[in-house]
Amino acid sequence: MHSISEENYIKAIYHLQGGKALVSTNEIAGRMNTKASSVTDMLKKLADKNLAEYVPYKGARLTDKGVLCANQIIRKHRLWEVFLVEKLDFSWDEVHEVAEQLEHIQSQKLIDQIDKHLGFPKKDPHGDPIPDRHGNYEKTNKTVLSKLKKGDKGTLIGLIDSSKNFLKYLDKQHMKLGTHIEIVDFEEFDLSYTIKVNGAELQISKLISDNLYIKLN
Amino acid sequence: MHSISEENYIKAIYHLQGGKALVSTNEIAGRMNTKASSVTDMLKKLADKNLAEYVPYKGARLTDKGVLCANQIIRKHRLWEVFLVEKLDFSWDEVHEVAEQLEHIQSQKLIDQIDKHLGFPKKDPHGDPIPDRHGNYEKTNKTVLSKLKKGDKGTLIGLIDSSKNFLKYLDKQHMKLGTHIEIVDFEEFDLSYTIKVNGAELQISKLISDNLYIKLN
DNA sequence: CTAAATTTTTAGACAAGACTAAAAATTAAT
DNA sequence: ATTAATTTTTAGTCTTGTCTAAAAATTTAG
Repeated sequence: MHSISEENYIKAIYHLQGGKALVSTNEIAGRMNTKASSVTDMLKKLADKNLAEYVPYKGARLTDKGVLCANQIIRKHRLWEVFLVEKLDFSWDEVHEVAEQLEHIQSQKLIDQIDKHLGFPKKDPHGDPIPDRHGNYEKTNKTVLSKLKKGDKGTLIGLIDSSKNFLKYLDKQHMKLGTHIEIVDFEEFDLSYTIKVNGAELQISKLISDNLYIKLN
Repeated sequence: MHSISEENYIKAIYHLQGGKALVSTNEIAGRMNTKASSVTDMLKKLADKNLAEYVPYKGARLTDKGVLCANQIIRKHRLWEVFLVEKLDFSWDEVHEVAEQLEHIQSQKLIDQIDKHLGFPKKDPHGDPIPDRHGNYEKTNKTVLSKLKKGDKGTLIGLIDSSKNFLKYLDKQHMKLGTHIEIVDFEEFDLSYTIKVNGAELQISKLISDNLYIKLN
């Protein structure tokens, strides 16, 4: 249907879109480690295929067709991540690269059977929601830890950054999805937090607190 | 490491090699649904990479390095086939196309964990042996059914042709790997056999008998 | 053993996707 | 409101892998 390269651009635009009306050429190039000129070429192609709207010099946005396509790719990526962790004993910092390859395998039956085999999971190992066949997924109420105040209590349910180093840091602190967290103190000077995790107190920097999603009790 | 295209050529040469000293350009082109000129180009590239020896106008043969590479691809292909059948309820005529894609996923850990997850199977769903990490595999004594004589008894342990239509024919006759077979009669005129399978007698043509591997009791 | 048929290779072209360098458009700044 | 800085696009090139058509080599036949 679509080439691997096209799929990777669709995914990048989807992730960069957020609230914005248009995603710029440079943003896409940055995320994909490619050059702006290559992005321009691809945006024209995606527009031809009605997967994106492209406004020269302004940027691009996925069409409904493009969004659906992105959701299918993300569905595959996240289901494969669950598979790798649950069935093949991968750790959560090892799954991304392999899932980047597996997400491009073309077989509707394959992905639906994987879904079934895993018991139709709703979340991937990093707490991100898994779209169903139709592109729908559960939105959960979540707050970035850096928005919390002293005394707030909640559960770690997701990550913003999912880079290897961040995941390894969390492992080192014995923090994983479902871990209970309590805000013990907040330091105005460097915006760091003291939190209680697994019964012990832990200092976390602003950067860390900006990358943890908490569900308040 | 190697491109998907390179891997597909390596696999094709491996499968065509058999006893022959050299596999011809046209044979490769035929098996891969490509043109002879494309094959020539690729053979030069494989020779540059020391994956094949290429003798212009004569053909090519895999080097030891090429054979090892072929075995790794075949290992991946066959393990994925077992996975699809055992874990995801695919039928044996559905697995090939998907495995053709999955065999190119690059991750040593992935394939070793799949192997472990499946309990280190020795045979794929069509009875073909699965090489281990080092490229070694079990060779079993097998005889093509068309070599058997009246009264011979044995077990179906493998197939030569594994095309969809042949697999569906076998399903229709309730024949699968492990099915016990007895030669009831042989007809000199059209070289057809009468065999006893699952307690019932069945006529099979020469073509069928040429594509079944039997292990004699 | 030469001529015909076949196979293989070469030469040149094309498509996808990426890159560089330069031009054009947009945005920011004085 | 011009100039300066930045972003984006265009134009042209490169690589991988493919193709067609023509040339060269090999094999087969008479």
